[in-house]
This record gives sequence, structure tokens and C-alpha cells, in this order.
Amino acid sequence: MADKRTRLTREQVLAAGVELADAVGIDGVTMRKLGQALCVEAMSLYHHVANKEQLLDGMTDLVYTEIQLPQDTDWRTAMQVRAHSLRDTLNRHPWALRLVGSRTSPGDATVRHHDAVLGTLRRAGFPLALAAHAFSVLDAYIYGFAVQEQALPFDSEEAPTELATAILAQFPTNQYPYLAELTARYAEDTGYAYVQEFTFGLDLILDGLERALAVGAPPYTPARE
Amino acid sequence: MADKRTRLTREQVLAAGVELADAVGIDGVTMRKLGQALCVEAMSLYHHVANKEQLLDGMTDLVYTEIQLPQDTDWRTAMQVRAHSLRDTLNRHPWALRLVGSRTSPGDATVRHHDAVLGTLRRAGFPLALAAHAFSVLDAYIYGFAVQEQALPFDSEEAPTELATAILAQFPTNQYPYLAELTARYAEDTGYAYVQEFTFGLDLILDGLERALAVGAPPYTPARE
DNA sequence: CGTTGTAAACTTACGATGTAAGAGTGCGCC
DNA sequence: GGCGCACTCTTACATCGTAAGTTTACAACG
Repeated sequence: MADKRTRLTREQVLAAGVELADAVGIDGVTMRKLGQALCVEAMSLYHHVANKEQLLDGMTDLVYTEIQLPQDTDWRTAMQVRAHSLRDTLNRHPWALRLVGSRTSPGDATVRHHDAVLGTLRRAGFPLALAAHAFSVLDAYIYGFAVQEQALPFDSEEAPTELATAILAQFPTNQYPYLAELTARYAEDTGYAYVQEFTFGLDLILDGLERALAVGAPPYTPARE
Repeated sequence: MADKRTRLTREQVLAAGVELADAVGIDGVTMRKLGQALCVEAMSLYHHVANKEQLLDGMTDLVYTEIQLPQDTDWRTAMQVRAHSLRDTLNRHPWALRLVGSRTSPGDATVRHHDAVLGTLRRAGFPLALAAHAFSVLDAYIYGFAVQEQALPFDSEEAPTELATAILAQFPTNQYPYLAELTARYAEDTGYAYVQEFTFGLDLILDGLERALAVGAPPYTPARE
């Protein structure tokens, strides 16, 4: 965690913030603890960030840096790669999701990322309105999926066999029959992986977009373009 | 805000919490202020909730109460009505979204809601796996859309004409050409409403589900059922 | 009626947090 | 050398969640 005697930079502060948040959760990120991680008193940090708000903004933007920009292959696989990269990143820094929901001023990396995605779609022949729609659906889905994944009472990567039954036990079977049915199914299905769930929705959306692109006219938009 | 001399109940506390959060935001909800709103000292609240965690859990579940359960019409319009109701509710209580992402133990209303949605799909003929997939995509989309709506630097309901240009001014046009193009378009299109964006994605997903239902076999699932 | 048990509300207190204000400290440039 | 400035530290305060212990008021009983 940062050697003793170098002058601090804003970048170091933000990076340490990300690292700390990963380790102890976003609520564990306090100015004093962050200072400690950097061998510095809490108040010294205020020469590199205006306040904690801005620290969190910077951390959020730094996370965006990790997301793979879409490459210039066909738009579909480009979107797929980006989607998985975004999901991975959000899983690697679970706290980031809570921040994007409350931050209204996007950082530099954030804007660059959005522009790149939009560009990939436009160059692939998406009319402007459809490109905007596509961006909106895709991002909404990815973020929402990440929210759900975090709300799950188990780690989404491991086989949920016993866990599912534990959850099942929480609510009375007869009162919530459909949930019970579902949980039972997952409990017995040992091969189940949550990635499949993500891929299903993603492909469904990409199919829809492909169809919309083929038809030509983006629906639900005042005719212009 | 609650008359003087009635004994407090847990329900009153939670309702006051929701009201307070709506008024001053979730960070403004402190035990002392909540107590004040109920004409009671902060510590008295601890006789009705174990700690602040549990207060937030209860508030989250109370919000779920407001979401319209799907009626027993055809599944498609049922899902549409529910989707819009969920979005409205999340917009009415913007703080709730941040909570669902961090809460892992669902409340009673939450579970009931999930069961009802699942039930509607099952009764409409969705195989179990497809019903689960459908639930996952839809909820992910709705939550994610709400996240994006909140991250927008403007109120999603009003015409963003001048606002868009203000945003546009933030980042250099030449550096982010596609975003600039998009923002310019929205600035000139006075008839634009953000609901259309929501409806586009929702219909796209519902179309996809309808097709998957027609085909019969849910993709991406180990063959069983 | 007084007595008493108990659930609900209150009082006090503590450690942690974000940060305002101002006082050191050390490095680069004259 | 010494001046200026960028950085850091010290001290202090209001506010937060909540632990511990005390007071209050009402219901049940003699």
C-alpha cells in the first residue's frame, strides 16, 4: 500500500479507494482508513479530491476504465464482448453499481466508453434513433442484471444446491407455490450456472435489435431521420 | 406527522421512514430525524426495529407493496402493466433502488410479488425454465432502466432541450462525435419523451419472449422438463 | 383503591465519521 | 541563503448509530 515518502497524486488516491472498496466494501471506505492505506492523515486527501463525493465520482470513473471498449468486429460480437466485460467489471467491484445510480456527473472514461459503443453501432449501420434505443436496452439490461445478481442471497458463481433449499425453507411452500417449484428445480439441477441466465437475455435482446435493424425503421420514434 | 400520544407501531415507523426518504433522500434518513418526525426520541425506534439495517429492509419491502401485482389477463399485457408499475414505483421512491442492490434478504411483499409474476407466466404456458428466464430478463431490464434514469443529469419527464445542449457543452464535440450527434438530435427533437425509450426495450423483450414461447424449447438450458 | 409487572419511551454516553480552520514542512527557484 | 507554494498534519466540531441503564404509564390483580 504505497511506500512512505513519495508525494501523493490524485490517481494514487483514487486507485487506493478502489482497492479499499474492493477489500472492505464501499461503507468501509472512510477518509481516515483511506489515508491510513496511503500512509497519510485523512485531511491530506483533501488536497487531491474536493470532498468524499468527488472521491467516489473519481473511483466510479476509474472502474469504467477497466471495461473493454468494443472492438471493430461485427457489431453483434462487439456488443457481446462489451456486455460480458461490463458484467465482469461490475462483479469485480460490486460497490460501483450503487454509485452509478447516485452519481449524475459522468467522468471522462464513462463518456469515452459511451461514445465508443454508440460509434460501433452507428458504423454498423444503425440509424441514430435505433442506435440510441439499442444502447439504452443493452445498458439497462446489463446494469439490471448486475443489480439482481448482487441481491441474490448466494454467490452467483457457485452451485446453489444446498443454498437453494435453505432459501426454499424460508418461505412456506404452500404460500408461494411457483417460487417453490422454481427453487426446487434449481436445487436438483446441479449443472445450472448463472451465466446462462445472462446470456439468454443478452441474446434475446441482440436478436431483437438485429431484426429491428433489418426492418430499417426504428419503431416508437417520431418519424425523422 | 403522527399525533402526540398514540403508541408507535412498527408499521408507522416504516411508513414514516418511506415518507422521510422521499422528502430528504435516503442519506437524510437518520434515526434522530425519523424519531423527530414521529414525535419520539431516536432510541425509542429501537423497540420496533432491531437496527437501521432492518429499518431499511422494512422500508424496501413496504415499497414493494405499492407495485401492482400482475392481473390475470393475457401474459403480455399483464407483464406490461407490471413493468410500468414497477418503473413508476422506483421513480416515486428513487432511494429504493439503491437499497434493493444491497439487501440480500427479501421481505414478505417482495417474495409475494415474485411469486405472482412467476405464476402469471406459468399459467400462460411458459415452461419452468423459460418462465425463469423471462422473469430474469424483464426484471433486469426494468431495474437497469431505472438505474439509468436516475443517473441522467436531468429529470426524465421534462423536455431536455436546453439541458441537452448544456450537457453537450461539457464534453468537446470533436472528441466524442457520436455522443455529440446524439445529443444534438435530442436537443432539436422537442417531442421526445423518455417513456418511449422504456417502451421500446420492453416491447423488444416481450417480442423475444413471445417467439421463444412459440418455439417451445427454452434455449440455453440443459434439456430437462 | 393501591400494588406491581412490563412494554415503551427517554437519558446519557461513546466511538466513528466528514470536514472546517489553521499551523507546520520541505522542495524548487531566485 | 531565503521566498513561495504545494503538500501534509493537528485540532476541533457537529452528526451519526447504538449500547446501557433509567423512567414512565398502563393493564391486571389483590
